[in-house]
Amino acid sequence: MLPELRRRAILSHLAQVGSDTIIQMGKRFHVSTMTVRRDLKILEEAGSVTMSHGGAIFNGDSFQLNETHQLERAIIRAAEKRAIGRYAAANFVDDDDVMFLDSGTTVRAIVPFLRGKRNLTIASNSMRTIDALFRYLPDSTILCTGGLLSSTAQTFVGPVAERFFEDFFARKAFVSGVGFTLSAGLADSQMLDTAVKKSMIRSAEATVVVIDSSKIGYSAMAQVMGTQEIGTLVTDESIADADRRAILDSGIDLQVAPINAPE
Amino acid sequence: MLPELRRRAILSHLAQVGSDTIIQMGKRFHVSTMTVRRDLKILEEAGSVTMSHGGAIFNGDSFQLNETHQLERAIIRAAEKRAIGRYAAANFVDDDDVMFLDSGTTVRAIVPFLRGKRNLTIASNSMRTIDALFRYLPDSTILCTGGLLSSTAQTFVGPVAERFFEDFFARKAFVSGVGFTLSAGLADSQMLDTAVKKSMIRSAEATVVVIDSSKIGYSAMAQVMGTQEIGTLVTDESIADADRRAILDSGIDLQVAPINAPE
DNA sequence: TTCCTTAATGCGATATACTGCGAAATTGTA
DNA sequence: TACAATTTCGCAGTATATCGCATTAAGGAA
Repeated sequence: MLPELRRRAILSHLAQVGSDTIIQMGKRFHVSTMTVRRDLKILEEAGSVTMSHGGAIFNGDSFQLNETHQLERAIIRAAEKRAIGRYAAANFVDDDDVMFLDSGTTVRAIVPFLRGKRNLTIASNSMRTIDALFRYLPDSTILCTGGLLSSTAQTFVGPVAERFFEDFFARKAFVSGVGFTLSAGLADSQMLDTAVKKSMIRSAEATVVVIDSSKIGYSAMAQVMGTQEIGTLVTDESIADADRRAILDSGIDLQVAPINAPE
Repeated sequence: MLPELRRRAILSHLAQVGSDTIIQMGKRFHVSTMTVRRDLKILEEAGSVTMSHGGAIFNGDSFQLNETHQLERAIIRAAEKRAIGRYAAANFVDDDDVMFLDSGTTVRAIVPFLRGKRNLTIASNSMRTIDALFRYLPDSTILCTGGLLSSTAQTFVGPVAERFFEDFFARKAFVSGVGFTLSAGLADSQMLDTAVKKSMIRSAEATVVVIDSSKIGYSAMAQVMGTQEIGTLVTDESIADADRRAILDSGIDLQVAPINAPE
């Protein structure tokens, strides 16, 4: 069984039964407790489960959705997203930073790695990211843009969300999307969400695009920002060499996060 | 049972019954008093409960009032709040309504009973209320005020939240508090949250105060609205006869929700 | 194919966490 | 004050977590 498939199976199992012990799940999936432990850690960092002494609990109460669709998306490319999150947190976030986080799961992967930073001020338009911030960084300053709740991805959109960025400014914005090409730039699929991202980018001194390598080369309906506007782009090391060279040639500061880096 | 699950079960138990002794909870959850004690200490450090000699009290949405025998007074009243929620939804919410919900648990109790209504537009500054709205009413229009996340009650406060109500208006606002007296009106304990409630009230054509009867007669630091501003007040039938008469005499439209009503 | 690199897994030693018992100190109450 | 109950504390036993390391499996390149 492929590791990623097993992780999905574990998440699905936990979603059904609510919680289970590590030993039980080891028997159920025919792997050692050590492997279950590592899988659960990945799922925990993705925000899907909460680990407890001896087992794990499905995060269904707070902000898990009725759509299994997103449940699976949360762990698609989990290792890559974690790598990007770790790298972005380590290299682009300092103590006392003020920053915006957009609504993507890749951006949310940054949150667990912000734990060591002090006195952060973070604003987001994603309910799930705000939930993650609240759980991982209870002592930091957390702001929500407000707005109309878009049920597909649990993000706040519309004029209220956009107006938030008329009054608030940050040193950095971390944004993601569903695709990136050199010709079309960073692309997203939801118009309303794209508008919020644009406002966010306008109110940030610098924008860091975080996007896993599988999305490079794919375009989508709405453009978030053009290639020439992108200063820094963080992806994972599964990026194709041709893409890597092309992006570097275009003048973008391409940063490649190592997938297996020491904590 | 996982330790974390047991802690949640204890918290949930306390939320339902208000308070309980350590010995009782040890029997209920089949662990020693020592373990219950340690669990309660964790919950207390998280701000969820208050330990007292021999037991613990649930920290509802309210401050601890300076009462001599805290154990005897149940702070949280789940049955009463459900009754109030059902009554308020049935009598004060119509199809196509536009309304504000504040951050209290009594207000949140309205949400499950809104299921039958069609085409609602609802705004709130409470993360937990928005979550409840999302789960119970996925087809309604849900708005979040945004703002600074206040970690104590997971509500959004501050100028961002208050400014939301400069642009949005509703037919009704449902607000609650930690205490109500005829002399001081509706009272709350958190200044920041109180300011949001005031903005909310100003932008609503009518305000319905929902407050369980145990809070009547108690005051607190901050005034949300004066007695003369209150049009309608919904409480449960455990209200004392003297209070009932006094409130009616003051001109308030007092509505008493039956605790055991058919669904 | 064969070799090489890297990811994934499992094992064992040590560290840490959880739990329950009992003695002593403290608190609440008559 | 005296009594009963509760709390605190140290302790030990057990279970679980963490870490380094060896082994296995998988994917590429010559």
